[in-house]
Amino acid sequence: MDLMDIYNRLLSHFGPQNWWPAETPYEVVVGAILTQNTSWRNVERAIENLRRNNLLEERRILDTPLKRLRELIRPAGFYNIKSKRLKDVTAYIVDNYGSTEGLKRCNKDLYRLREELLSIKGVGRETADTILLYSLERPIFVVDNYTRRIFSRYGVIEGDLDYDSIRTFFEGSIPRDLEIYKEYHALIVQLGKTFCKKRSPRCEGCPLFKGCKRLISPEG
DNA sequence: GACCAGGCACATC
DNA sequence: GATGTGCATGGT
Repeated sequence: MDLMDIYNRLLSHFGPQNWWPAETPYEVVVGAILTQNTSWRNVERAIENLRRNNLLEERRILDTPLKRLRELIRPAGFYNIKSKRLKDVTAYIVDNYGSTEGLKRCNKDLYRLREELLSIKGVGRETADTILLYSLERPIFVVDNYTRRIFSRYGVIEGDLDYDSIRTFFEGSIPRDLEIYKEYHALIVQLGKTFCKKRSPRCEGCPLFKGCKRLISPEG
């Protein structure tokens, strides 16, 4: 049982997730900021407010007063910092690439782009990688709390590994393939939301891992 | 009422 | 480098 076996199990159980749920590359960026430590349900409300006001476009966000933006994204929580983060990341994209499409088209190295994104305040590793993978379509594996929780509970990884160690572990264990990277992370989130809540000690009820204490033995 | 959700920056040691 | 805290809404 390796990481691809687990992927295949998840895929056959849940089916393709077709992430990220967004209509444009910029909408992915917006969602990536708004969903920081926030349920997607609440992010949807905030994005719907922006959509209704025709604001899901870089320059329109920049033209919107901070105060107004704050009211619109309120359902997503942390609205004071998130409204500023949204403006900051949008300003960076517009100033340097004109638009998210422009950023997507640029031919810079993946890790160079990653460093640029990480230099923006409010963009940490997961947010940067989410943007790289789902908005810019660059092959990088996204790690989140579900990934750490699920795979450490089942003994696949040590619980105290840092973000990039987990990321490179996955990247070294599965094919370097954009669609697999996209789908795998989405499936992990789906599994986490369904069966691996914070408090359930063993992903109780999880049909895939039933009876498994350890998915991958320490020897490999 | 407590706990949680598709994190991050910053302070402190 | 590890650990702790503030940020805030809406669902269970």
